[in-house]
Amino acid sequence: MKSKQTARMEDYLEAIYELQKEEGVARVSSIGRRLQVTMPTVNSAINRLSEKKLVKHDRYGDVELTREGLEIGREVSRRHRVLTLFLSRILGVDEETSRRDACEIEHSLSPKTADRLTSLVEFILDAPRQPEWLRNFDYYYRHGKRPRKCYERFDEEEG
Amino acid sequence: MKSKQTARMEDYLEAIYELQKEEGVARVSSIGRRLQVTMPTVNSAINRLSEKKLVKHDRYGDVELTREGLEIGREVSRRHRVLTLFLSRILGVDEETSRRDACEIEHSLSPKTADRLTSLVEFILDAPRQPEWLRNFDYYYRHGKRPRKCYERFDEEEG
DNA sequence: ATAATATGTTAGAGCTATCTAACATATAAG
DNA sequence: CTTATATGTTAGATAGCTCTAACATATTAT
Repeated sequence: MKSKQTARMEDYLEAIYELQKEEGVARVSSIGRRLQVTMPTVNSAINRLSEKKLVKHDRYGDVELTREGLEIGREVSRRHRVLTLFLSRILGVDEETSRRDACEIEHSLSPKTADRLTSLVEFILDAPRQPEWLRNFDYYYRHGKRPRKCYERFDEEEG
Repeated sequence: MKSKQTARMEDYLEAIYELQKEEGVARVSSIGRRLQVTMPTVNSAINRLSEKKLVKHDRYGDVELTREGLEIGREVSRRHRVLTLFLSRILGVDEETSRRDACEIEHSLSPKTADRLTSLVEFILDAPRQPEWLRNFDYYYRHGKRPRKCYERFDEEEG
């Protein structure tokens, strides 16, 4: 299934998914806190999600994910994690920025792109040694030019 | 200035900016065609942008960017280009996907991230030789494991 | 010059997502 | 057990972005 949701609905599903993992249950209040919206806003979101059978919610009770809602929430959460890693560890942006940007971008990644990005992040971060080019990129970003050895080894490698 | 707009308003500014460059002028019809919306929709967008002094538009006339509108449109267009390059040339996703994803993601990139990404794309694509790791990543993506030489050279480089 | 076509505008509707104010229920503290 | 506080819900408003239908103006072709 995993029918397409609006970016915002994905945010709610992700928040609920993560709250369930972290705190056991997701409540209207905790969802609101996490997403920085008021409780009535959460309520109307929950109602829309209920209609689509993505969550279950009884008056004054916990918010629970259906099978389909859980799949979406987990997926979004996964994309989020990969993106954060990419932004902070590879691109090298600061914590705060990568956290904020990841929240936004996660909704725009097609499955294909998410898949490739996951692979890239694994490839780089699980490498048996820290890749040299990553250090070189950092140098390039800071100095606006490549370190000398990028040129030195030209012939050796490409010849 | 470059005050913050909604993602959708950014789309309109970008479209107008690019139409001006490509076709000399931006018309309600050409904007609609590019963004795949009807003319009344373009109209209401233009009105909102006018109120914010980002475009100028007389009845039945061309749509023009103000100084501030132009700055935003150019910026978004730039982010778009860099993203497309990153997705297609580095991540290696197909044309169609990178075009579509770039359209979405461009609105979510903070200036900091866009800046870093631009630098990364330059660093990689303008390199004096095609970086070996990029070929290795492609191998990794297709085969699920690193090519042998990633390990072979372990001691040489890191020791 | 007039008719046909393309382009542009207005009016009105619908949905998402948000808010505040007012009210209702649960939970904790005394 | 009653009161105070925290949590949750309903109602009603606003704003963005989109549409269709109806109407208006420009442009093109005959």
